[in-house]
Amino acid sequence: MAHSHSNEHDLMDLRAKLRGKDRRITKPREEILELLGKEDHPISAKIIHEKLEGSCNLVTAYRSLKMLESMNLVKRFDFGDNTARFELICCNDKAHHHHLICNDCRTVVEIEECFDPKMESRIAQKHGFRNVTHQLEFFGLCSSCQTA
Amino acid sequence: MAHSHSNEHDLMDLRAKLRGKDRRITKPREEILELLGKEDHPISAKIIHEKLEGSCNLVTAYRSLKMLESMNLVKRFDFGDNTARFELICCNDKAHHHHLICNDCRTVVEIEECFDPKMESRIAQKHGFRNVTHQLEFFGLCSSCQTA
DNA sequence: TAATTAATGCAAAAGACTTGCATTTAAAGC
DNA sequence: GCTTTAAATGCAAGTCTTTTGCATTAATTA
Ligand SMILES: [Mn+2]
Ligand SMILES: [Mn+2]
Ligand SMILES: [Zn+2]
Ligand SMILES: [Zn+2]
Repeated sequence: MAHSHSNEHDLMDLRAKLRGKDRRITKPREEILELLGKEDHPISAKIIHEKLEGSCNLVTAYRSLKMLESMNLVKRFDFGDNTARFELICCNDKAHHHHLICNDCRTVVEIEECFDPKMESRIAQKHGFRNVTHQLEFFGLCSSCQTA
Repeated sequence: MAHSHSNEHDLMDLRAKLRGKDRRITKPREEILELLGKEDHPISAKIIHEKLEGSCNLVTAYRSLKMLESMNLVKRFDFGDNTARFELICCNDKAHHHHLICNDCRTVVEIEECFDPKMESRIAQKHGFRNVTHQLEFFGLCSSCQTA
């Protein structure tokens, strides 16, 4: 998705959202948001904890991510390896997107393309569901891994 | 997907595939295949172990499912709750399909519809990937859970 | 029936994530 | 600033899914 690495302006926005919900702006939370703002692809709680080296406990990372997710500041992705990964939902980025993951080296490519939204509403209507969303990820062999 | 519950014929097929690969047809494996043949939706290793009550150890369920997956007899699905679920790949069913899951009661609906395969090949080509597949699941609120 | 070796089952471990609880700290009021 | 108070943190311990080591069992083949 070629994230235009979130800037100060974005983080201000996020802080405002937090304030408006009786939530506190803590050092760990600021650091998580700042780190996520710099990342190009979803990262796990463990990676966040490692990169934040000392300034954010692993448990705090899990708790913060869950909270940020519930506030729609962060999106959770599942690459099928029992490890949740998270991306910042930036105002200037397209929030909804997908990924292409190499089955071998685990390289991640951001995918902006998506199918016609009519398919989703058709499915929702047909089965009487509301608020239907989807999770879509592509898997394959990247060019490096094809040769090896 | 309205599985046409796999019959004897299917299971014979599966046994043949196993034999051809130096694999043994054991009681737990037969029971897992037979059970999966009766299910309408993907089920977890734990559920398999529970339903097979005594005739298949949980570890054996995990090991068998992994093996069956590697032989393309079974497909793994991920409904975003840290629990892998498996479905039999039946000859007479459409192997490739998706699901619609209620975020509240976890009801599962089989979805046959899929997007234009051209999108997938376009993405593969654009990024130099080969053997690209996808995982797509829909989530929403089923009609019962909307009222509650 | 005996030999071979894949598959099983138990126990233990690994790994992701959660929870309880005492301590710290952000932020609101004075 | 100083005090108050409730949210957030960090540690330890727990849960839950999945994996691994190893001795035992059992499917296949001769
Ligand atoms: Mn992304
Ligand atoms: Mn299905
Ligand atoms: Zn690769
Ligand atoms: Zn429901």
